[in-house]
Amino acid sequence: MSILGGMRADAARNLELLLSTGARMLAEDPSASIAAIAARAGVDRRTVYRRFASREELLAAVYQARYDAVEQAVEAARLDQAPVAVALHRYVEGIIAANRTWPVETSRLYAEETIRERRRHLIDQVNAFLQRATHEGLLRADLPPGWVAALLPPLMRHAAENLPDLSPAQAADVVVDTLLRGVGAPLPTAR
Amino acid sequence: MSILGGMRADAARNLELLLSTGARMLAEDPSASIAAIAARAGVDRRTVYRRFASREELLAAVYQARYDAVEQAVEAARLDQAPVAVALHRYVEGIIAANRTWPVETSRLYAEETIRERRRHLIDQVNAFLQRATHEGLLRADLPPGWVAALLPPLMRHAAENLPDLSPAQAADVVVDTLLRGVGAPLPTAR
DNA sequence: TCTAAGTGCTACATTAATGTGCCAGTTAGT
DNA sequence: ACTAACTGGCACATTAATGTAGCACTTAGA
Repeated sequence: MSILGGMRADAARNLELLLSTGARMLAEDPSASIAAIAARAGVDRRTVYRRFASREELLAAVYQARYDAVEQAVEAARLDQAPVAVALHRYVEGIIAANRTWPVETSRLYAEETIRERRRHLIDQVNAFLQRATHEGLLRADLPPGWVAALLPPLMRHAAENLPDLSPAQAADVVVDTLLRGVGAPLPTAR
Repeated sequence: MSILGGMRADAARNLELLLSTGARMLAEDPSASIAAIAARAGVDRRTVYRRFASREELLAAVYQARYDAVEQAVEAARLDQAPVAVALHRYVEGIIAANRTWPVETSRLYAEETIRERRRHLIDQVNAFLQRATHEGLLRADLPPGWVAALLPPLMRHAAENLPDLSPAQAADVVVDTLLRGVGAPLPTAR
């Protein structure tokens, strides 16, 4: 929104298309050329350079867009207020949706200081939530510190990519269930 | 082994160093240049080209090396014979160790037909094992088909990368425990 | 309808990586 | 100690991507 300042409507459309196309292509090949991205988006290579001063800037914009979606999902989950079970599910659902719209790998280009700062903030929020969930008895307390926090992103990412037939909400069902109960059958000898 | 035919000892050392260095660097940046890899391995760029006809061939060799390690781990786990709980743990431990030695991303370059064939075979073995584990009551039977099989690789990969202080065996403890029991606390109202 | 904003296209300079050839020097293994 | 194998370093051609410039054309929006 804020990026599309006093921009003409068609230009804004092109820009959005460029970002989403870029995200998709960069996700499956981080070294995708600007020419290839532009071609797939149906725009001229030159148009990209009119919008972004360099390749780096395009990447940064894609990452910004992804973080916008992620932050929105976190906000919508109300991690600090909603009941832990509800918040967890909503969080997972939101991140899965965000991962599908912006599948770009986060592992690259943490060099961007703005991104690192936003990331730090998000991590703090999630950690605080997980702590609360542990205190309220939703999560086990005997696991290596940070294990659940570290486990969540790849799990959600995996569900986003590999359960294409399920809606974000359904995929979140599977993820949360798997996460909390595991995939092991209850022991026959258990009380 | 078979690759190092009638090769001089120092050449074989260089080759191994080149492969492991290449795997590490390509894992964190798939577009790492041959010059960079060679430099990090302490060899001249020209030496790489004497061993491999092209960049593709170097990549292929790295992938082959990874699959060697993975296949060895699967074999050692004896997925078709050992008790399911034991086999699972040994499998996870072996794959974690392999992931650490050869952290290279498998998602790229499945174009190699030889790799795809080996991959197919491995997948079949693991699927058969998981089916057996389900039949023998180790795993829940009410999950989406293929979900556990799809869940395992990212889990193991994640543990290999993000639990550096734990030995492969310890990391396997955490992974198997998490996988089977989940991270949720038992319900207070549970029987 | 009129203008400014935006696009497509061609051309060009620059950089970086790939892959090859050659030669002098060094080292492994007999 | 001797030879074949191997290496390092330089130079070179080739390819591909980045980033810039200018011009003619189209379209959104007042």
